[in-house]
This record gives sequence, C-alpha cells and structure tokens, in this order.
Amino acid sequence: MATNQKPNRRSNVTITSIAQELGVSVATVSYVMNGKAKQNGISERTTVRVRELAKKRGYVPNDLARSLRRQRTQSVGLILSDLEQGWAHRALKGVLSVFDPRDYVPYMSVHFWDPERERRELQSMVKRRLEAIITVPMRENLETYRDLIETGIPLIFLQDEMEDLPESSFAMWNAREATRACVDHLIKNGRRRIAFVGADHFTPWMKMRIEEYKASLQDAGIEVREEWICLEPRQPLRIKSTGEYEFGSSIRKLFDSDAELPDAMLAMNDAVAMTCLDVLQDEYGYRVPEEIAVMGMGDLPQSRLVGLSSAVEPVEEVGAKAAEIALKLALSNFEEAFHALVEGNNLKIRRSTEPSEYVGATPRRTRRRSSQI
Amino acid sequence: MATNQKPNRRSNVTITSIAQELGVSVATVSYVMNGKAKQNGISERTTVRVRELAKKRGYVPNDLARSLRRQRTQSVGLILSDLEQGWAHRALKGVLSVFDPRDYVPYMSVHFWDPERERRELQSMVKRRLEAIITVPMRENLETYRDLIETGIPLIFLQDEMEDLPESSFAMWNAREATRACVDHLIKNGRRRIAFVGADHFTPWMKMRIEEYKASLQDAGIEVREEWICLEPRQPLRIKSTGEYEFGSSIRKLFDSDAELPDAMLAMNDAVAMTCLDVLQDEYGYRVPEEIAVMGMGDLPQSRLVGLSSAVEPVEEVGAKAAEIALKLALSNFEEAFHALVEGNNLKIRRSTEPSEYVGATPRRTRRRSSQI
DNA sequence: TTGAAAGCGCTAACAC
DNA sequence: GTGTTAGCGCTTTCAA
Repeated sequence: MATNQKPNRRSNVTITSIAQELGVSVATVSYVMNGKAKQNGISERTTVRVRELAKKRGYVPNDLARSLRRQRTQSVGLILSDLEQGWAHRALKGVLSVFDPRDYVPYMSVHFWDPERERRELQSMVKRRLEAIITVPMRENLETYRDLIETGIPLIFLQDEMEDLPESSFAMWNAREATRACVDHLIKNGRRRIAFVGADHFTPWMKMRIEEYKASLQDAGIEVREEWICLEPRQPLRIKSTGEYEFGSSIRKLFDSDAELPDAMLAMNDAVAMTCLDVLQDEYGYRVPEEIAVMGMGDLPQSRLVGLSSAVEPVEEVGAKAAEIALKLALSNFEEAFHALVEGNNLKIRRSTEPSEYVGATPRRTRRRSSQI
Repeated sequence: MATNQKPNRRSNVTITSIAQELGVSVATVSYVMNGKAKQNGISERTTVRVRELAKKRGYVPNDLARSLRRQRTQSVGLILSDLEQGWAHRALKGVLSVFDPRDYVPYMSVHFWDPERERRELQSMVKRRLEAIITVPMRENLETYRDLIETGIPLIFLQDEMEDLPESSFAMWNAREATRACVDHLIKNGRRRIAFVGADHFTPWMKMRIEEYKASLQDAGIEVREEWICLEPRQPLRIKSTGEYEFGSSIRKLFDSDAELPDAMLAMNDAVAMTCLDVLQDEYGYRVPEEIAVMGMGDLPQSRLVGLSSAVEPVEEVGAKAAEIALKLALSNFEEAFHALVEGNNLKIRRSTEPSEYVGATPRRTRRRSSQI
C-alpha cells in the first residue's frame, strides 16, 4: 500500500507490550491496571513497576477491547430531541447526576425531530452495544421501538410516553397539577375567558394538559368553550433554525373570527407561549397582560427574559428518573416497566400575567402589522 | 453465581452463529454483511441465504469488535461547553453536515465549564479510541491538552483557540469585522459614547473583540476611554442553572461612578448583552434604546425575543470547519495544524438599537430597584 | 505470587 | 466460490 490508512498513530502501548517489557504476564498488568492487584496477590514491587512503566509509556486502556471481553459497555444511549431551548441542558444534568457516581457514561445524540435520524441513531447505539437507550419518543418510530424492545435492549422514553407501547418505561413531568395551578392563577388574576393553545398531535402529554385545562375550568364553574382551544396543525413544536416559529395559524384563526375573544391564553409550553406573545403583540397590537394575559408551561431560561409567566418543569428530576430506570433495567434480567411521573407545580409569575396590571380591557379587533424578524 | 450479572440479554447472534446455522464460514457472513459479497466472489444464492437468516435472527453487527479489529472507530469526540444557549444546537448541525455523508459519528459530551469534568471526558474518549477530539477549550486544561497532543490524537478547538498551543488546530468565528460593524452601526445611530462590556479572562476571542472595538472607535475619530471598557471579573459567561446571570458588577461599577456615562453598550456576546438590558432597565431604570443602546454579538435565538440587536455568528460553519479539520487530521499521518477563522459580519438590528428611537437623552442617575427574578 | 490460555466478535490475508 | 486462521486488546479462570 502506498498510502497508509491507519488513522491511529497513537500509542500502540497495550498491556501486552507493558507485560513484555517488564517480563511479567499480561494478567499481572491487567490486575494492576484495574486496581485488583491486591486481591490477586500481586506483590507491591511488581505493582509499582507496572504502574510506573504504564505511566511512562502513556498507556491508556482500550475500552473497546474491555467492553467486548466483559460484554458490557457501562454506557447507555441518550437521544435528545434538540438543543435549542435549554431543556436538554437540564435533562442531561439530571441524567449525569445518577450516571456519574455509578461510573456509567451517556452516549448522547440528537434526533432533531427527524424520525429517520432517530432510527439511524438507535441502530448505531445497538451496534455499539449500549446497555439501555433513553430517547425522546416520536410516534413515527413506533415500529422501530417495538423492534428494539423485541431485541431485549431496555428502552426508556423521556419527556413523554408512548401509548401504543404500554409495557415500555418512561419518565416525564406530570403536568396535571401544574396545569391546574396555571388556570387557577389566571382565574385569581381576574380572567374568565381563558383560552388554551396546543397542538393537534394528541400525544399523552398534550392530552393531559388539555384534559386538566378543561377540568380546572369546570371545577371553577367556568364553561369550557371549544372555540377557545386552539390546536395548531402539523408540527408546531418545531422551531426553524432561523429562530422563527412555524406557529400561530390557530391563534390567528381565533382572533380573526367572530368569536368572543379570550382575555387569557394558556399555552402548552413556553415556546408556544412566546409565539403567542409575538402574534398577539406584534401582529395584533394587543397589550399583554392588560388586555390579554399569556402563560406558558415548562419555564425555559428565556421565559424570564421576556417576562413570561410559566409553570416550572422539574426537568433535572425527569432526567434523573429516566437514568435510574435505565440502570435498573440494564442491570436486571427481568423485563419490567417503570413509569415515572414527576410531580411539580411551582409557578413563576412574571409580567405576562402580573396580577396588578390587569385592567379588564377587552381586546380590540385591530390587526396592526404582520410579524417580522 | 446466584445473580447473573450479565446485563445484556440481547441477541447473542453473531456472524459465527449465523455461519454455523447456515453451514458456511464466518468470512462469508462477514463479507455479506459488509456488502463485500460480490468482490469476494460469494454467490448470489449464498448472499441471499445469509441476508435472510441475519434478518430473521435479528443480527446486529458488533461495532466494538469491528472497531477493535479494524483499529478505527469512525467516530470523533465532540465536547461542548453547555447546552443552554442554542449555540450547541447550531454547532452540532454543522458538525453533522460533514460527518453524516462520510459515515463518521460524533461522540458528544458536555463539560459544563468544569475542567475536571472535561478531563474525565477526554480520558474516556481516548479510552474509546476516538479518532479525533473537538472541544471548546478551557485554559485550565492547557496541560491536559498538551498531554493529549503528545499521544498523537488530533485535537481541534472549537469556538476559541489556545494561544499557548500555537501548533494546535481550531475553528472559530473571526469576529473582527463583526465587531467593527457593530461599532459602526452604533456610531451611525448617533452614538458617540460607546462602552464595551467584556470579561477579564483575556482569551483570544475576547482580545480580538476588544482590540477591534478600540480600533473601530479610533478609525472613526472617537477617543477610546478605558473607563468605558467594563471587564467583568471571574467567570461572567456562566449562567446559573436558576437562569440568573452571575454578572453585572462591572456595569454597576461604571454606572455608580462619577464617570461620564455612555450612550451605548457593545457586549462581548448576547448573554452578556441581555444582562446589560436587565441591569440597565430593571435596576437603573434607563430606557433602551432611547437613553442607552445595547448591542450583543453572536445572535442567540432568544435575542430576537427580547429585541436585542446583534451580529450573527456563523455557528454552523464553525462546527462544520471543526469537523472537516478533525477528519483531515484523523485520516492523515502528518502532524499538521489547521486554523479556520470563519468570517461573518451580518447584523440583526432590533429594538435595542433601533435608529429611529434614539433621542439623544443622557442617562439619569437614578437607581430604581434591584434585580429580581 | 504469578503465568498460561481461552475467547469476546469481527476482519482480511491467504489457501484451497 | 468458500473456508481457515491469525489476530485486535482485554478479562478471568485455572494451574503452577
């Protein structure tokens, strides 16, 4: 060969080379490198000699070989949806809080809400023999998940569950209480015409929020009005990389209609709530919160910046729970399913619903200008 | 053993088991599974039989064994600093745009600006025999980087360079032009008293911005005033997980002093600029941009939300460049260094510097209230 | 105290 | 067309 393809001009130092140079056996070196010298009766002298030469030669254990031999990789896959909103940051922290002390390592990737990409990532993960996989599920990949479970590799859903896979494990926020707290807050704030902005993908978490929104209104003696439930078609969660939200049509539809207008909007999450702010303020010229209050759910870092009220999602805890389940599943042999519904209903009240500022005004119907970057 | 420690009750199907069941050799199966059947003269019939059984048995190649044998993992490490601001999102996209088509896989992790954690991640990466490592450097780990380079594993710095490692590779935004464009924008906007908010860690990118800020003022015939260069002590970039910025002391110092006050602030990045907004508006009660204009650099997704003007950083391109360099280095045998300075000086002009709104007012010295969440 | 050796699953040169 | 075989670097049992 003219061109040497070897990309790895790094240390060829292995336990074998160390052993040879020292005139001891590979087993000895292996024991020393794994801190098992004592329990295998390796003399202090030998131990030191091995250690020194290893350092001198810059020996670094080969985890590929180790994992292959031991049939365990001590790592679990973590597929996140995107890295845009700071959710991933907090989730990862939670995951690490349980992996770190147990010497497990997450093998991270991102599916960008692309089913095809997620399939590739999953495939790659089983090829690498990860001991479990945590993923933010997409319904499009139901069959893939099924196949995966079939193979016996533990699969844990993060952030949402898969209704069609009742036997699978998941860790997610139980936003019921939070939803109710949001509605109650708006009511206490003097609002009676409370709309909900969601999406028409009826995933479990979505359904949960809508159900509880309705129930809370009813419990407060307020009639539920279907025309105030805005359901954005298609894939409203997604945000274009330009920073623009592909969102708003269902809100515009309501505000352009003849229906009585709401004086508060509860959004399914903060990203959507921020779009509400954009649409309501910039496009329609409404004043928030004087004319319309807006509230989100989840409490993203940037919500504070724009003064958006929100319910705090215990993301770290959700991540930690998922990690715990992954470990439990990876280390046990029985096929069990764990369902972690993490509670949390703290509210962050900010400008967008500030009680003191509500003046009971009814939104005017004057569309001001269209959205701009 | 009473307790079976084997975590991996997944398919024991290997090329060997397939080969046995079919009465062919492992080589045959291997060739088929790698799409090398043709070139190794495996008959169509055999190929089909192998493929079918493999599918039936749910065979998944073991990448550990493959990598071990081939002495290449086809993956490179990618250590990001944090996932809070959406920077990682864009950088990852850039990286993937070059890895995907070449069948390389990033092995991602996050150091959270913790040197100790980065060291662990780096260690783990060389144990896994990644072919190169891309990282957002921290000066505290200078020695670690040196050792790493010593071992021959290609190291590529992302987002910044390491001055003490001139022979190392990096990919970063060349923000010189952008800095100048920002200053010029503010000047055109009628501002003459333009302050700079930075940090006193004089990393290359920081120095670059300060230098260019000064030069731009001078070129415009405006005197540089050292008291208008606010340098935040310690680690100002960091944001506490609560969402609060640990930032602002240098700004407060200026605004509490007797110095003439600026009518514009150019911040080293958007996170800092947002803190400026907080401090100036909420703490001191200034009106932005009427009294003071605020401009950031980098253009984070949330900058649009708060109406912050900024210079757009070509993050995807930086990520892509880093990935290209990593591949080049991993596949070549000579120790070379590549320095990618990605150009980009587009400005996003938003409310915080909107030209029309400048009224030439001088900031009053009335501290209103202290910061709140 | 230490060493020998089997084998994890796979690739690829070589033999038939 | 297909099979044999020698490892890749490591762990771990068993023997000495």
